[in-house]
Amino acid sequence: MDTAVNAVSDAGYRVTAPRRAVADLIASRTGHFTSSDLLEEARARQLRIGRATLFRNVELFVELGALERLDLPSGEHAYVACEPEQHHHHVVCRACGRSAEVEDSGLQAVVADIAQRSGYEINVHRLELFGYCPDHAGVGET
Amino acid sequence: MDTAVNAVSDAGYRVTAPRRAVADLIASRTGHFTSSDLLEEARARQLRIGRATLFRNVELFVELGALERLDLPSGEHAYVACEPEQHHHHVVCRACGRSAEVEDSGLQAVVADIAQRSGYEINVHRLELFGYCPDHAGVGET
DNA sequence: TTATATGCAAACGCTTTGCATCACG
DNA sequence: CGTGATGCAAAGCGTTTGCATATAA
Repeated sequence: MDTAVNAVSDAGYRVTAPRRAVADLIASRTGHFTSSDLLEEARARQLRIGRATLFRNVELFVELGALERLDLPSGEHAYVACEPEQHHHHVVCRACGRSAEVEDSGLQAVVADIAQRSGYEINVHRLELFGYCPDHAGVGET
Repeated sequence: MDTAVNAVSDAGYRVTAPRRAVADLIASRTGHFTSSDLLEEARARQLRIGRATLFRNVELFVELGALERLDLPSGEHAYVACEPEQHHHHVVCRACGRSAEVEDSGLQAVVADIAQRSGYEINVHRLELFGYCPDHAGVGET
């Protein structure tokens, strides 16, 4: 049921109360969020989680692949929950922050092409897509 | 010659001494750098540039397209100088920070495909590529 | 001449760290 | 039990802001 918590124990980390609490906070989020957002909500919910612990656990979940860091166009670091499956990317709604996971669909080929042209040996790529989800289509027309 | 400075005046901003100094700092860089790197170098060179002014001008150059912000895998915000031409992306060397500009080469099609599959209306995309430049090929083999 | 840009210093917000204590396994 | 995890508080670091002054156009 709680895949994030399973991932924690599978990886040999202890399943602690604060850890569960952070997992819950993450699971209850719909769009993207910053660590500070989580901290604020933890406080609002009167959860007993220290600042440092929250940051440390967010980092842990990223490491486990349950969370992915986004770099918003504004420069902020945000996170979105995701299935710890294979490599993928996210499309993020600029209106509500909701995101969808997408597979590579041809990106590998583009990257390979770029590698060849540039002479670089490319081993990490990140594609971030921003726009509007079906519920907010057309909101930002210029 | 100094395209960045031209861009400044073309855009209706004043060409001031600090502005020129920042342009020079940027031009003398090979790899990517953070605002703090520039600040440090400005001080080392005994340039009379205030912290705020430097940050304000880095932001200005980004706005003018003479600089592009990278979000390094580490989470740091770095910048690379680039030609204020059309839309492009960067391949960044993980060893020396040097970067090359690359065109879309098929990425548009991939993005369009993703848009269709996800139902999102995508209007901003960012592709960041990390690896090793020809001079550092093979350095990071795992 | 006058709006724009600068410099300074202080404030800010996010994140990390040191260290004593706690509790999962 | 013993080590990994926590909480606290303080420090760190990059970045921004308010405001009086200087200067490009």
